[in-house]
Amino acid sequence: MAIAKATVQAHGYNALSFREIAKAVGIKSASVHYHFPTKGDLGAALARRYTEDGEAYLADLLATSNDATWCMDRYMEIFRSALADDNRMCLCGIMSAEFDDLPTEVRTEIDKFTETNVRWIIKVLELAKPAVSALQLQEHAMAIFAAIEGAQLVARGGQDIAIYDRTIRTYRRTGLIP
Amino acid sequence: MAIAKATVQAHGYNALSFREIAKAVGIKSASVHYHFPTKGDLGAALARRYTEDGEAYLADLLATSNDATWCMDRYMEIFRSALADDNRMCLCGIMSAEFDDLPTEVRTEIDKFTETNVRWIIKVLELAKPAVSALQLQEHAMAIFAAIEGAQLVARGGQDIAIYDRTIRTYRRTGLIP
DNA sequence: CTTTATATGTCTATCGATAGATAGATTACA
DNA sequence: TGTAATCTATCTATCGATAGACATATAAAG
Repeated sequence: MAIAKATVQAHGYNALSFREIAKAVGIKSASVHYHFPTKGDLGAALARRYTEDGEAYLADLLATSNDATWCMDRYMEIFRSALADDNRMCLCGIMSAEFDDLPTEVRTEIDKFTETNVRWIIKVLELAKPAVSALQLQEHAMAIFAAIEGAQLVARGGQDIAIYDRTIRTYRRTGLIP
Repeated sequence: MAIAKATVQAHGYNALSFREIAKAVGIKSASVHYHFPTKGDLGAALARRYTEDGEAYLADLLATSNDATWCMDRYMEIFRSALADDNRMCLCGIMSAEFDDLPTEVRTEIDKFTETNVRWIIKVLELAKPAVSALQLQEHAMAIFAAIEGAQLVARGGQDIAIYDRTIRTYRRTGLIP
């Protein structure tokens, strides 16, 4: 699954191949099918684990600090490190681009990833400005999430992590991100 | 090329197939290869035309009005209409996600698309706030571009154009976009 | 303790589909 | 006559998926 995850982050869901995974692990593709009958099963399992791991990491962050800026710094560092790691992308970001080709099981997991992230960002925003309506918080959190995904996407296309850094800096300066 | 463009916007570069294009046009795949010897040639031609058409449209906008807000409204409407049109994405946005699989010719065109868009946004920003350094303008324009691409990406993943609308509204409220 | 049964995981071999690409014949048009 | 465009036919490579054989480990039954 680690290999599959890396493959998707680098080349997308469509490039994920049972044979390639098998070769990298040192077994045959039929054996991979034993564990994940269909490609949809594999993709969904991958996205689920990705979301769960991320959720746990984010929970740790909030348990460590109540400072919104510090939390957001750590959050954006996650997306930055994907770029730093061989120009990779967020697993769910790249899968969103391939949305039309995804089996429904995988689509469901993509949604859950987004929800998980937005829920966490809302908590962080509440630290910074407690007196805002729930609706505005939700919208603001979603906007932050989308903006970061976009920064990662564009920086990846330009093969230049500095684009990501500058863009994040601008998000901060305009007040989009605390 | 219209068919190829629609295919990429919906399914990405990897899903682009000589046979599918040929079938849709009513000819054979070998005939498509006659005009575009390799898939890279086709992809690059596609992205080039996409950029040129977009550039012309944007130039018209600026020729029509000097109001930054109006121009940005029209700009964001372009990305919105892709979503409204069967949940499609910006050609270069979706290609950025597939970056690792793209031939170099295509990558070059992706870069040009981004540059073209950023250049135009800079002009619009200059209408709104003339007294800003060139560097800050550049960064701000890039951030706007990235944020919009991200809004489109996330809205596509959620299969909900309202996500795009809400996100854009938040970008406006925070002052990221004039 | 030994034998039998079941479950797990991997293998070989193969299927049908599809991909990009090419060679060479053929057609249409000016 | 010559060029541009399309055709037929085919190649190699890869894909997801499946069938059925084989090994191994654990559990149940005698």
